[in-house]
Parts: sequence; C-alpha cells; structure tokens
Amino acid sequence: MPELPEVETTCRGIAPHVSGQRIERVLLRETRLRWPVSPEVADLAGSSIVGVTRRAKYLLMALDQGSLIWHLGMSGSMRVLPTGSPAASHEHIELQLGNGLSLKFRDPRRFGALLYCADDPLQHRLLQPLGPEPFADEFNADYLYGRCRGRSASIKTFIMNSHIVVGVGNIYASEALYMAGIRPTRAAGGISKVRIARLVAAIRATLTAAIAKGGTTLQDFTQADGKPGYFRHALQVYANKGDCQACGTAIRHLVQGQRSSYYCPGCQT
DNA sequence: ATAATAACCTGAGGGC
DNA sequence: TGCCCTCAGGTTATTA
Repeated sequence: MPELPEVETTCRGIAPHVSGQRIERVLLRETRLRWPVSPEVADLAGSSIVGVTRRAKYLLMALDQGSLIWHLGMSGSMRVLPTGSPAASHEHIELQLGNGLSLKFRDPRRFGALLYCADDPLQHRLLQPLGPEPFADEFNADYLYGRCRGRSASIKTFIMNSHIVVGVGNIYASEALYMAGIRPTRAAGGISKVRIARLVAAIRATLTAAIAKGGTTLQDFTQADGKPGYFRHALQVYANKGDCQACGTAIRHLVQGQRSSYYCPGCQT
C-alpha cells in the first residue's frame, strides 16, 4: 500500500503522538528487513524524537542526535497504541515513548527498512539520487517533458521511477494515467508537451485526493489509528474488472515491468 | 546511460 | 481440509 499518500497519511498520523517524546525503550523483535535494522537503533533509549517528515516514500524521524529513516516497503504500516498493548503478528519494532504510547511497526513481507543516519538523511545514499516531490514547483511540465526526451520506456514505468519523480507507485500510476487520458504503454519520449502537462496535473490531483481519504488499503495498510485508507472506493481503473465509468468500455489489464497496469482503451490514447 | 529481469518475503485467495 | 499456484502497495542489484 505504501505509496506517497499512505506514507503521508502515516506521517501525519504518528507525528502528534511521537514528536517531542523521549524514547524509553526499543523492542526489536525482528531485524531482518530489506536491510538489517541499523545496530544503533537498539541503543536509542534516552534519545528524543524531534519531529517526523516525509521524503518520497521514506519517513524521516529527526532525533536529538541523528535521525531514523523508515520505509514501509510493500506491506508495512505504523500504529500508535498504549504501551503494553499486545503485539500484532509481524510487529517487528516498537518504540515505547515517554507519554505512555508506543509506535509499532508491522511489516509481514519485510520489504521495509529502518536505518539510522548520523547526519543529514537527505544526503543518505538512498535519498540523495531521488527526483523531485510531485508537489514541488520543480515538478512541472517543462521538467517532465525534458526528462522524457529520448526515452523509450513506457510512460507508466517512467513515472514510477523515483529518479524522475518520487511517490508514484503502482496504483496511482495507473490512476493518474487514466485521469490524463494517456495509455500506460506509450513511450515516454513520444508524448506531446500538452499531454505531459496534463499528466503532471493528474499525478498531483490523484495523490491529493488519495491523501484526503487516508490512502488506499488493499490488504495490510492501516493508518496510525488502525483505520484503513478509504481511497480504494475512488479507484477508477486499478484492480477494476468492470467498465469505465466515463465511456463504458471494459477496463483492460496488462503487465508492465512485472507490475499490473490497468487502463481504459476508450479514454486513454 | 538506459532498459529489462531477478531478487528479497509472507499471506490471501482460487482451483482442484 | 489441504495442496499448489498466482498475485500483492517497492526498490535495489544484476545483466544485457
């Protein structure tokens, strides 16, 4: 689940409960994530959490000394619950806080990550090469059209490339291309600037709408309070086996780069 | 440099 | 019930 809207929802959900809190105790039940959890994490008791921000699909937790870089992978989620409440299955990490609450990280598939970074996390080797945020001024039609020049990759694969723009995952790539009227199979370099401008707007609109609904829950994702994301009901094409709401044509499914894509052959050219 | 593929995991759901 | 297969939000590393 965790694309940009889900990570943003998580960030907003946990921030009020963890910001300014002292870490009383760290529970590491499973450290074999995408990468081994940084050993420094085990010794964080006594540190304080200054604040939480998001960059791409990473959650950045500033501490009084250094920072934590979290990633939710494919199945990760975070909840804030009273310290002492029973651990859910696959609840790998728990930070017990001074306010009697615990931040609990659950990730059945273990594609997520928790890394400690002593200095600027934005300069971390995973964050440094990332493209612009979709809501940044820098991400505009000029930029995206420029990056598309000479690229034969499909536009769907292209906008999911975090070096081009961050935060657009498999669900919202299909949804944004539907909104923009562009087939996911089109070569990035062959799309007119006007249509690229439409795509930029569609990416922003799709992500904004999804954030407003708390993201999309397919299976594992929950908000920090345990509720699912409600954008699933607003999906137009993703996982849709029916017809396009706009023109009635049957939604089509295909696989691109090992990922499912969905589009309307009537509306998307 | 760009593009395509394999790899890392667990669980849910369908078919038989 | 149970077994086998396919598929699922991401992204890095490896290979052409």
